[in-house]
Amino acid sequence: MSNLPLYAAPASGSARRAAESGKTYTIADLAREFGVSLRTLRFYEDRGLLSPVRMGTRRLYGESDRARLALILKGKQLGFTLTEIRGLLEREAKGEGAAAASLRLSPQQIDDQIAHLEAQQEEIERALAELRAQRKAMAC
Amino acid sequence: MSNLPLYAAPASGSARRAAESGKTYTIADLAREFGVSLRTLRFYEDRGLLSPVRMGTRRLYGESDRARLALILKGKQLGFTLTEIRGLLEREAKGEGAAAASLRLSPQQIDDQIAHLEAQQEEIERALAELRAQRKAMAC
DNA sequence: TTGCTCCTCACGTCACGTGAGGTGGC
DNA sequence: TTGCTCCTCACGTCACGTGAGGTGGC
Repeated sequence: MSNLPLYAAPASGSARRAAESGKTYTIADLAREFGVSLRTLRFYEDRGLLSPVRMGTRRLYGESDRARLALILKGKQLGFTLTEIRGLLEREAKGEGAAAASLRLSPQQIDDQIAHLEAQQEEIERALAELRAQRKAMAC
Repeated sequence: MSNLPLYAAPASGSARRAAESGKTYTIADLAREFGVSLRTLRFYEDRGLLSPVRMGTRRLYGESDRARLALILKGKQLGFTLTEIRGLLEREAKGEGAAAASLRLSPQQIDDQIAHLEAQQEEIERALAELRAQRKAMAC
């Protein structure tokens, strides 16, 4: 897919970081792979969650950017806000050179998030109970 | 609580609608009673959900406004957006003179909303499952 | 020249929160 | 004069969607 002659001059100039592991991705590549919009990827960059290198004006994402995106989306799926996710990613980056495969949540963070989601779940449960009751009352 | 001498001139001038059933409420009265902010009540008015009469610049809510607010908050609790709620209230108002005690949802609307909430519930359930699994893996 | 991909503003959406600065009547 | 309640802008938050208008290289 991304068969642009980009590695013509590897590790040269501003393409250093993109060439870290050879493979690079365009914004459309990542958007397709992860099922998000281009706007979303630009927005995450604006929020400081991603920082692809530039090829002229074009964005070039490397393997570490791709790994970070996977973590961001996992964080979202777990119900964290982008601000929270940025904090988690920063701790991640500080810990080690290589990108971690998952967000390293502390027991406290996990418990807090579980409590948060359980509260939401109860609200939804109450709404569902009322709707189902109304539905039954109409069935007669 | 709202012991202002407002009924000094009942059903006169622009206070007609407020005097519909005698009782009137200030914005603070309703905010306290329903546990919402003043900003929220002004926002609902801006969105066309409420339309209190004015006493000078001050807002005066009548019984029907209070009843509408109760319906709005019930709609929110059931997971409807304000736009959807406005639609429901408009149908409500068209049907009869007196305010209904509950939103008259059609079977279709109920089923749609149930499906909507169940989808949300599943997302939360998946997140909770993963968090609980991570939590267990740490406990050892 | 046309098409395609990508770009940067910048306003819109949702449901409000949060000041700033001002008013009316006790 | 001080306090209290209420008011109107109007910008901020959250996570983007949605054009508008323009660029680069096949």
